[in-house]
Formats: sequence, C-alpha cells, structure tokens
Amino acid sequence: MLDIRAIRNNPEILKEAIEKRNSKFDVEGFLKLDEKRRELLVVVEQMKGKQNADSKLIPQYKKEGKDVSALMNEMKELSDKIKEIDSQVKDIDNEIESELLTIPNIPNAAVPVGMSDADNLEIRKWGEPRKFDFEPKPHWDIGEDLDIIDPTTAAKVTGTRFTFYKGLGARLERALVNFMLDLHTTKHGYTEVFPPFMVHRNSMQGTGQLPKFEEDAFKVANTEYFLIPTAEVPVTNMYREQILDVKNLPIKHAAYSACFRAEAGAAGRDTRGLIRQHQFNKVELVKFTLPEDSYNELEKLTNDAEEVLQLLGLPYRVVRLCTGDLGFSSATTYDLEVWMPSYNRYVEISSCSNFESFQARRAGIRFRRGLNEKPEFVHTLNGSGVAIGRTTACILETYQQPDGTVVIPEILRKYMNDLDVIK
RNA sequence: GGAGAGAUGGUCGAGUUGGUUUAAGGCACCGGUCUUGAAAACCGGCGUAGGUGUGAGCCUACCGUGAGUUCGAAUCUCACUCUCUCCGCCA
Repeated sequence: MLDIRAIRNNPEILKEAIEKRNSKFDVEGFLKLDEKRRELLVVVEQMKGKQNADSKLIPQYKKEGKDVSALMNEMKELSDKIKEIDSQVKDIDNEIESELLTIPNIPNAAVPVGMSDADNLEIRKWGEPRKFDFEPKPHWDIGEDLDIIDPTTAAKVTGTRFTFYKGLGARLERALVNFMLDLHTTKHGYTEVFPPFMVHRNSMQGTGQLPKFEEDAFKVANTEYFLIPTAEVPVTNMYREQILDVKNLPIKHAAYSACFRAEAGAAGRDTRGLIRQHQFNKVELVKFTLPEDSYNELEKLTNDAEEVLQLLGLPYRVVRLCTGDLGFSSATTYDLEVWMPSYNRYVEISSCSNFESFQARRAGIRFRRGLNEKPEFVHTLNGSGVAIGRTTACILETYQQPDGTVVIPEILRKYMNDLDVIK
C-alpha cells in the first residue's frame, strides 16, 4: 500500500509508475474522492466539536434546574446531521481503502522499463551449462525411469499438478530442505521458523496476495483460511500490527514450507514434471530492515540464495525484472534463473524482492528510532532460498549419466547417508 | 464441542447507577534541578491515527472487532474474534 499523502502531493510519480508497469488506475478519480473526503471531514468534525461542547451544558443546566428540552431538540437535529455525514465519510473511506489496496508498488528508479520478461536485464552469470555427449533426458523421464517421481499415482489420488516423490526421490527432496536451512541458519545468520501453512484473510492482504489475486490462492472450505502460496505470507505477518525494537533490526528469518498455488491461467503450460505444481516445497528468506539499509540487504539476500546454487554446482544467471514483469508488491526484484537442460534455457528458481514499505504499511509493521520518535514503517524483503522442487528437477537433469543414473552433488551426500548415486 | 472468566495507551492498572475522567494513578522511559559522579528527591514531558493552520497550536476519532440504543457510551444491548481456566474428543 502506498502513502495516500505521497499520492496527494505527487500524483505524477504514481501515474508514471502505473504506465511503466503497463497497468491501469484512475489517479485523478482517486484524488477527487480523497478531496471530497477531506471536505466532509472538516464539516463533520466541526459539528462534532459543537456537539461535544453543548452536551456538557446539559448536566450543568439540569443541576441549575433549567429546562433543557429546547437544547435537546436542537442537539437531536445536530446528531442526525452528523450521523448522515458520518455515513457518507465512511462510504468514501471504504472506497479509498479498497482502491488503495489495488494500487501496485512504485518500481525503484533502477528498474528497467519494459513490457515482459523478454525485457528483463541480465546482471550476471555463474557456471557453464553442461554439454552432454549423449541425449539427455528431461527430469520427468529420469524420475519415472528411476521410480522416484510419480505424478501418475498423484493424479489418481489427488489430481494433476501434484506428485509423489518416492524412495531416494523423497530423500533428495528432504535433503535439499535440510541443506538449505542449515546453510542459511548457520552461515548466513537467519533464524529458522516453521510457520502455519494456512493464514487468514488479513495476512494475505498484508503481503499483497489479496484482494487482487484471490483466484491464485486455495481457500479452505468452511473456513476463512487460505493455504499459503509461500512462507513469505505467515513469516512477514509474524510482526503485523507491531512496533519493532530498532536494536533487533534487521530481523532475518529462514522458513521451510509447502506452498500451494492454484496456477489459474497456467493451463497447458509446464504440464510435465516438477516445474509448475499446485503444491511444492520451498525454503524462504524474509528480512525486516531499516529503510536506508534495504537495498544493501537485498544484495546480501540475493547472494545468500545464489550460494545455494553455487554449492550445488547448478549454473544460473541473475536478472533484474523490468517494470512490466515486476510483481504487484515489489519495488525491485532479482530473479535467479537456473539452467534447465530439458527447457534448453534458464528457468526461474528464486525471486528476491525489496518491497520497501509497501507490505509494512499494509500489515502495520513499524519501528521506532528512539524512545520519543515517531514510529516509521520498516522495509520488508524476501526471496526464495530456493524453490526445492525445481532444484530437484535441475539436479536430476544436470547430474544425469548415460546409463540413466544420477550423481548426487557432493554437498548433499551427508544428508543422504553418504550415497553418491541415485540408481 | 461444552461451561466459566477476561480483553483499557510501552507495561501494570482505575474507571461499568451513561454526563467536570478532559481515559486517573503507578512503573518504565526522556529532559531538567541538586550532586565530584551516581542514586534518591523534586519539577516537567511521555499513546496512535486523521484533519486543519506559515506557525505555537487547535479540532476529531480510537478503551478487542462490528452493529445498535441515546442529545451524550470505556460504561447499556446484540453479534463476532481472540486469550485464559476446567471438562470432553484427539496426534
């Protein structure tokens, strides 16, 4: 959510941001509404002032034995008028609030202007995609041949875009979770949390999934709960409606969770394999920082995620998302894209974003610089560190051998009983 | 799921025959006086949000959330949420 005063004082910035994002919003109409609200407020607050003052006279007059019926009548009339204007103000407030919730964040000035992912800017590359001297298989064939990934049974039990991991496949998935959590908690200084996998509506609104993108989420029937699309939601909302102690900043959390996404609108895309599932595993990194530190912390967070891929020996590149590809809540996003042999291109495996105060304002996450200072909004950041299912897919493809077996990356072996090959 | 108790500013806590409570008071915290320094004591300050004004300031709202009664609600009514205690069920 943006600061309404900032919009009022500088509407051009918002108009420009909306256009760059290739989005739509009636800024002028919004400002008119805001103006109308303030006009009404001036009137009604003055009336309330009179009401407060006059109502003090009533007990006084009564004590003096005066007749108060005329005054009472007068005040009844005033009260009715106040109620009427109050309800108008309330309607406008609700409208302003719901419009504010649909305005996307303002991209940082360094974000390249563009229409789609084709306009994203490559920042750096790490590693060389492997050259195969045999015909490499996609991970879904490797998984089926080794009997470690089984979407067919999942389709029978649940439906499409779900999978069973079996045997060493399940073990590999679990090894990756442990490896990533260990790396981030011991070497990078994040505190581990294990969050609820369902949250209520306000939390979804706090991080920006609602109200605009409800069709992307799974809602649990007969409850007001949503399955989390990412651990970002529960972990960021841990501190909602709270004033944080500046001494504790930055707060850094690493969280494993299953993630649930309806993937509405993705029909026909990535239908095979682990790339696009309704349920997948992810280790997420979340930070709460001082406003002046957030961009520096974004670099560090991105590096923390990159190290996962480096240690696993998976070639990747870092791109800076352009305005047209940037997520609704984000001011700046780096995507990590890992080389996926079956796709013959880089595929997103992590998304590291600085939301600045956008989520903090929605969720009411603040800090105070000093005891008598005004509370300010923190900056929130998060990034995948990294998506597990896509990592599994990439390992199977990258480390496959001509005989159909898969070499386990060195760093994972201690998480897999020192096994070196899946066969 | 059943029964009961509760929810007031950073924290503790008063206020519930509706009207000088204008949310008292304590603690914590901040500034000052005193002191070699500190403590104590004393004096002053100290919630959030919105509006308005060049400005000191002024006004309005907020006592878990949302409706309602009333000229007037922290206080009365209704619904809901959450917390605690006990019982039941359960991994």
